Parts: sequence; structure tokens; C-alpha cells
Amino acid sequence: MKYSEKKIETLLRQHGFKITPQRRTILRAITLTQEHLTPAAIHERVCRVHPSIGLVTIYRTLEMLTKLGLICEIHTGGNCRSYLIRRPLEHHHHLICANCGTVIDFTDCDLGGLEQRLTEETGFKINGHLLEFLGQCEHCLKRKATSIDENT
Amino acid sequence: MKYSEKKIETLLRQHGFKITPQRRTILRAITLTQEHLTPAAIHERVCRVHPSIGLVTIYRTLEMLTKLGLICEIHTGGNCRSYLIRRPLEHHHHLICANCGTVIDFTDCDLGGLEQRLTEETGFKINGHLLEFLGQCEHCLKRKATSIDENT
DNA sequence: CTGACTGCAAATAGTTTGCATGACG
DNA sequence: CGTCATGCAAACTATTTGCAGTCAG
Repeated sequence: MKYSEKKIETLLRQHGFKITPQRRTILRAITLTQEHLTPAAIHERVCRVHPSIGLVTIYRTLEMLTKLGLICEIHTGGNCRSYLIRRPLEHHHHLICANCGTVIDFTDCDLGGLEQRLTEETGFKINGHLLEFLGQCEHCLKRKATSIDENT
Repeated sequence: MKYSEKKIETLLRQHGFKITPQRRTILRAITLTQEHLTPAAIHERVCRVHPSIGLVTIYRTLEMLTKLGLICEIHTGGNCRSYLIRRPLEHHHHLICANCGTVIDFTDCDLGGLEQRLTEETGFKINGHLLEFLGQCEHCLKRKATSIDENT
């Protein structure tokens, strides 16, 4: 299930937001990729088309889209910078190496049961979830054991 | 399973780190709570005991503890600030209301199977995971539907 | 037309770094 | 005693805000 740009624009209008060339460009940049993009990365892409668009506009547009639930922020380990992902796409998750930062994506997580139970118990309407495994990749394990994770 | 302060200190020594009053204080502040603490929050607590401890020391100590795997950063929605949690405690997860920020904790997540599969497929040594559900709490749902989440 | 949107620049806030002093082991 | 740790101040980076001009509706 993927939102078309048209549909998104309609949604914006319905909520009283105006459709500007900037917003269109930003939306396109976001919908064209399935990767996580930092505000800065989005800005860079957007600037290829409209070099005059300010980073501030990116932030404001992202804020708007987040409020509308069209995107959501995620957070990868490491630098704690807010990343963004288009949520309506099939979600995916991360396996992150705490040492070198390698990120492996995976999609299946089988959390439906848990989600349902939480919904029932808490009354929340769950929109999505963020699942990240943290560990050390094969490569880093071989190099050296810097971590003392175990209770050995 | 909970690390005692003594045990942690031993681990630090084993890894060539020195035990200083500052680190002791910081460790105590972290071990004494099960909440997530921002670096600033830790600093505040620590300052009650040793007002002269600088925020910088907190950052450096946290970095060290993270490297050792004794704590890990988590990220709650909203302000994207890095929070920290003592991982060796039984881990728990969050159900976060995107609207009002309410956080509900839950502990059981049943990810063992997935974790094992990922380990086998990727060769990672998985240390832990971060699971967060995002949604809207009962209260906010009743108030108003600001979000247009559905593909309605 | 009018209010919302934009870009600029300045202001914040969080985090990192350089350096001289001090303390653990 | 040597080395690592600390605290201060300055440097950086990311994000937010104020404002005047501009544009969608």
C-alpha cells in the first residue's frame, strides 16, 4: 500500500495545508526513496531540483507530514539523529552493529499478536512500531571482543 | 539479573578504566533508577552529590559504559534526544502515544525466535533490542482524530 | 485579497573537542 | 610517577524561531 502523490496532496488540502512547489518537491523526494533520510539528506536531494529551497522548509514540511501521520521519525543507533521513513510502505527493521555501524534490514517481525494484545490491554490505537536489534556483526566479532556483554 | 556496582567496577578495571569518584557517582545514579535518563538528567542527579561534576564527564562516562555494553541508548519519539537505559535489567519496551507523549512500558516481547534466526542468517551477535510501538492512547483517541493514518 | 508559506539569519539546544590540571593505580 | 580522567570553555551540529516578502486559494 503506497500513497500516491495525488492522494497525499488531497490529504494536505483536506487538512487546510496549501500545496506549494516546495512541498511537492519534498514529497517527491520522500516518496521516491524507501531509505531513511535525514532532514539534511532530503534537503540535498530537493536542492537538485529547486536549489533555493531552505532547510527550514524541510523541517517544517516534515513536521507537518509527521503530524498527519504520513511519515514517522525513526532513530538509528550511533549519532542519535532523527531519521525519517515513509511508513505506509511495508515497514522494515534494523540489525545494527554497535561497533562499526553496519545496518542490516529485515522485514518480517511477526509482532501482530503482541500488537493486538497491547491494543486490547491499553486501548491504544497502534500505528506502527520500531524494532531494532543491536549487536555486533560477524566482521567485528572476528576482529576483537571489545564488548563485555555477557555475565560471564 | 542485575549488575552490582562492585561487579561493574571490576569490569571497568578489567578493561583498563580507572575508578574515580565521578564515575562511581554516575554509576550509582544510573543503577539506582530504572527509568530512562537523559545525559542532562543524570547530570542533575549526580550534581546533588558532587556539584562539581561536569556534564562533559557524564557524556564521556556514558560513552564508556555504552562501549562496554553496560548501558545502551534508546530513543523515544518526540524530541529525538538520546535516552539511556540500564540494559542488564530485564529489558522492557514502550508503547508511545504520538500525540501526548504518554509512555506505557511492557516487558514481554517474545522475540527469541526472530533473534535466533537473525543470528543464524547474519552472523551477528545480538546484544539486545529496542522495540517501540507508536500510536495514540485511549485518551487522545477520544479527544479528536488529528491523524489521518488510515487509508480510508 | 488574505492568511499561510518561504527563506534568511539569528537564536537555541545538545554534544564534542582541546587543553591544562589533578588523581588513580 | 606516568597515564588516564576531569572540568572549563570554545567549537560544532542539529533544530527552532522571528520576521518580512511572496504566493496559493
